[in-house]
Amino acid sequence: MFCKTLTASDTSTHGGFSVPRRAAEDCFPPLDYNQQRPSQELVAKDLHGLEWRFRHIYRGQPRRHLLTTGWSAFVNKKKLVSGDAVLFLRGENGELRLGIRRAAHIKNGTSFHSLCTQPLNRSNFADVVHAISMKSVFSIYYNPRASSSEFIIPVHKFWKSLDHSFSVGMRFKMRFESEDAAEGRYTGVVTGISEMDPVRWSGSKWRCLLVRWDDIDANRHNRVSPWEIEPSSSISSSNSSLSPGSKRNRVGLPSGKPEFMVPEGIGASDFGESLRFQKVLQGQEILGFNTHHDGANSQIMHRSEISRRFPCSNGSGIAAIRNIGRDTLVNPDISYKGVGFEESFRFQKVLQGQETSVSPPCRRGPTADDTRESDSPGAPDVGQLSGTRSGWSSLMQSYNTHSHIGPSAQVSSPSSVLKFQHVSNPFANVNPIHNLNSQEKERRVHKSSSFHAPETYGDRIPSSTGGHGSRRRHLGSLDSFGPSADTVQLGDSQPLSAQPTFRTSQELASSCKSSCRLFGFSLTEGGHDAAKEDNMVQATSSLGAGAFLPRIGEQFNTQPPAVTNTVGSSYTKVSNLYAVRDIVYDIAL
Amino acid sequence: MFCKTLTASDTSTHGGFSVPRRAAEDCFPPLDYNQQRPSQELVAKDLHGLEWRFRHIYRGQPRRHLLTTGWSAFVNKKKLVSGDAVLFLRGENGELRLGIRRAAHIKNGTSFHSLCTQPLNRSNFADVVHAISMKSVFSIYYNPRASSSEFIIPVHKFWKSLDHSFSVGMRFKMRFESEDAAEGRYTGVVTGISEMDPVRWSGSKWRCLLVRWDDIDANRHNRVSPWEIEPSSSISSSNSSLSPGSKRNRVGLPSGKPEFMVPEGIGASDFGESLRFQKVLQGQEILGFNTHHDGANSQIMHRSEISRRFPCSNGSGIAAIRNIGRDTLVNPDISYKGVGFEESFRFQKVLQGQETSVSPPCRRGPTADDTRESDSPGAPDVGQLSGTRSGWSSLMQSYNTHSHIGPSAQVSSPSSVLKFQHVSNPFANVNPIHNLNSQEKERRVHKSSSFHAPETYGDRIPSSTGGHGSRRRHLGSLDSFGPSADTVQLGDSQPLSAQPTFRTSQELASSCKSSCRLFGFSLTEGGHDAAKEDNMVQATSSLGAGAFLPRIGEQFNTQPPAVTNTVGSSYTKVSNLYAVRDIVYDIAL
DNA sequence: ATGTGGGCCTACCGCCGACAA
DNA sequence: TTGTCGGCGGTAGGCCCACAT
Repeated sequence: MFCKTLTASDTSTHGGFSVPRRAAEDCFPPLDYNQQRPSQELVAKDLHGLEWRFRHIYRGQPRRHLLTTGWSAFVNKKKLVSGDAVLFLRGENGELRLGIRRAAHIKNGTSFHSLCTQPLNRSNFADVVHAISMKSVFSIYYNPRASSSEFIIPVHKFWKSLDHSFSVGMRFKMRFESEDAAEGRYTGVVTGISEMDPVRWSGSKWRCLLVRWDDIDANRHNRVSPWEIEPSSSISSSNSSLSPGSKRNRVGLPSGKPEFMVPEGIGASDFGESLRFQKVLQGQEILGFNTHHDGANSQIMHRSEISRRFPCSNGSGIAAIRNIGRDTLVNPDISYKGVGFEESFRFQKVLQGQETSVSPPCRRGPTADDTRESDSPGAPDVGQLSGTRSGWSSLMQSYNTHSHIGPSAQVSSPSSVLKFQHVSNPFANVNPIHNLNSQEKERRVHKSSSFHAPETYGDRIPSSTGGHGSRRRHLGSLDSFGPSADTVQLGDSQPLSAQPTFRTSQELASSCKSSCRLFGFSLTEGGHDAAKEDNMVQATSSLGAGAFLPRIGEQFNTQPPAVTNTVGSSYTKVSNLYAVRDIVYDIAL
Repeated sequence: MFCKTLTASDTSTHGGFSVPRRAAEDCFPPLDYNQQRPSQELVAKDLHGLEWRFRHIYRGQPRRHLLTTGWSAFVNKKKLVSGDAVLFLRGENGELRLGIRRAAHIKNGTSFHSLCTQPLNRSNFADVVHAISMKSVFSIYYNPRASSSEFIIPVHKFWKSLDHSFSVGMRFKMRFESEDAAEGRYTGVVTGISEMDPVRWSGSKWRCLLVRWDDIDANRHNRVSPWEIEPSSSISSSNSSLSPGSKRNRVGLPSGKPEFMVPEGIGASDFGESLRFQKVLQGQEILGFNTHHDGANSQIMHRSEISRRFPCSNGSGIAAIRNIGRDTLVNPDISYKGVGFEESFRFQKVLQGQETSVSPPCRRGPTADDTRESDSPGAPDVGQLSGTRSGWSSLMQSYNTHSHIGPSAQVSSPSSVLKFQHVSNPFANVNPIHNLNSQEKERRVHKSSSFHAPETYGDRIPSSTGGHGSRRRHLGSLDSFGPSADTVQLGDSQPLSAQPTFRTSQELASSCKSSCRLFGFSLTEGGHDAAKEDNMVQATSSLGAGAFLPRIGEQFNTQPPAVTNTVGSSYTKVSNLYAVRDIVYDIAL
């Protein structure tokens, strides 16, 4: 496989795609170099099973590999821009797969986010309030690539932040991963405690740390959250270790090239190593359900990466909220066909959270009552927590001095859209969102269409199937998922007709462990892709009522249907057919 | 104003838009006919406040009015096809407005519907079940233009159908409105009672009438619902009044030109009469909140029209369902700025339910408790109903012989998306959906991504503010709306940042009565459009964070930004800017 | 009066090698 | 090795009229 960040030429309408030589030789079928201009047609399937066809030609002086015909359509349909990346992967049987990874665009403020995602609107907010008051379950869908929230982070980072406290004058460091894969850090001093954004959310009781960076030219945001930093060993003395003119590039907002997101050191030749490959994927859950046995240590780091580099990206990442009453569980006999699910499951995990896709529902084994029963053992622990860890939790005291705060956003979704779940705890159900007075609530809701949602932390209570790690307040496992089978992502991705899932969580877990796959190709064993293909086709063809099959690159056909020349009623019919196809594409792209 | 159904030439990429002469003279600013080819630039705002610019030229031999430059962009952006219609309206101040009305496309099966609208999926379904079991409020958003449901009909038709019963062998007639505005009718004989669709919903307990049509060549569906037909005076004798080879055109599915939806008799010249104009609007609530004083008689007829002509269009029209617990009501102090709301309100009402738009939330005056209190007087009436009117209610007996069926889908939304509301009745809360066994529920949910939803009838209980008509079970009024302020349409239309509403329902009602407006222009009095404009701009500009203003027809500028020629980081930025604009368009169009 | 089609110009898409970094 | 550019041909968009209904 190979991955290439697209150049301006690649995405320009002027030309095609310049394939790195090594990549073409490794990944594409060999060409007959005896010919004057050897060429072939490549067919690659994307994440959604759609076929993309490209003309692969070896020409020019000096010779180089190019993708010409078909490439432009791909760029347009995927809305790729310079800085995005494409990824090609060849399986053992020669089948090609491809995916895209979009660059982390600097969003134009939060309003942009609210356009990309289903915003957390007033109705959703009411749902959450209702769910909490009713002690019922609700879900938050979060796409870390479409938008980033300051306050949705790997829970282990949050727990870790409780281990130390900050006070004014304290020195701190902020780790980050630089482009040469070495660890770098910024340092600074805490100057105070402040509101997160006095302008946009004036009067908010959410507090952040005001800091001054040692690195003067770093125009980073001067507000950080405690989990973003850690105390430095040296004490106080503001400009002691000041390092003016850091040799590192600034990584703030003005950076045009998203190289921090695409580590330079990882080129095409490095891709064979899966461990390195994982680091390329941005904001995507890599380990997913494998956190089953070691939840705490395997939590993803994506939020920390993003938040360090975009400290002022406060846009809410909440995609949608569905309020599901706990007694709303439908008959547990319901079962989807799970054929080949692990295929697409794996496939989705490889790609980042940028491409919207069907959120595969996961049925849980136990009923919701199990979760409720488990509240009892979990509650004292959580309650004790906020008492003993006196560190930065004082930042929250303005919410409610009697609060037992037990937030733990769980990140463990098989989909590209991460799923958070919250199970209210009747014994420790004092949630920050609870303690906002009504006036505060209104201001938050009406202030902006996008929603600043520090309140969306959920009390995550461990289930009764303990023994996952040393800590009791572990990070959730399969069998404590809650009734996620009832939750379907709203917003961009329309649920397709077939939504495969597993009959039991055990089945899911075992299948995840049994194979390690990438793009549907096994990385550890021989592939058996037939099942997956069937599933894909089934799901897609049902959309068009069998009128067409998903197929791209019409220009390879002898002649596309002449829409313009058809007349009368047939004209409309042709248009409708195209419309249906475009709808399928729009959903899939 | 004028309205024109688009021809193939109008929507072809080859040319522009041919403006009817009378329309151009009446609606567009006058041209200087002394010139060789007089032309001018027209600027028209659409429903969402977006400006569209067209070059209006008077040329050709013979001379005719044309819209050239800018028209193609409009067609593409709006995805207009032949058969759709555009509507231009000029205000007193010369400001132009325009809207579109899409033809009623024959959808390619139900899966198409589920793509267009937010389908009634399993999660939504669970919400409804939950809401009913909790006796709480839920809302159903229904777009009669995007899809049609067999079972969402004007309630007066349902009531009327209870007046007579059908039995096998009975003759019936089905009225319809033919293209020459005369009333026509089909006749037939009842042959039995059947499931609605044994294939797609096998085992469903919902029953329809099996019929045989006298008109042999009419390939209509042989299943009708009781409210679609009425008993004929003549009795039995199957082929007695058979009329072979009806001179009327068949109005079944094969009809390519949707002339039945656009009555031929209504041309541009007829548009001045508002009464006629109303008939042009398809499936749109015309009278809306004015049904306050005469609900029964002013209910819209749209469903009957559609269902008669598309008897086999069983696609669910449910756009989305939001489950709002009745105790979820947020602080009643919340109030949006209602400035100019009646403007857009009226504007939306004029256009049909095709263009998605923000669903303006309507706050109700009384609290939810008022509705609950009114259950008591309403319930006996409803209960008595199903007992005394023994007609076709026997069709429902398979649901629950002890049911008190009191359905009354209320159609009274200010938005283009009709809103149905259901308030469960503790005294008569036996709802069809209630009595499906769980197996049935699952089958329905899994059968198709689109949802056959006869169960979505709501028990509509009259409020305590009686005196609306002679019948106690009237059709709902403003003050029995329920907490609709909490419900925002999901699906296509993203809620914009500003969602104006009225502080009290009385305020809404009075403002609706005080002015009769079309496209924001007053039809009865002098316009005061300033407030509306401000509101529009506010809502839209917040999307782009002030980076741009909604503006179309860039080709009128001296030179559009050369995206292709820009390089480096600026390239990406330009692309992003365009992307933002396109997003705004995509939402608005 | 106006829908449709041909003529024709132009813009841009997209394939090519040249050239340079 | 590969990113960008000029060249250039093909196609489609779009403005014009003629002609037909």
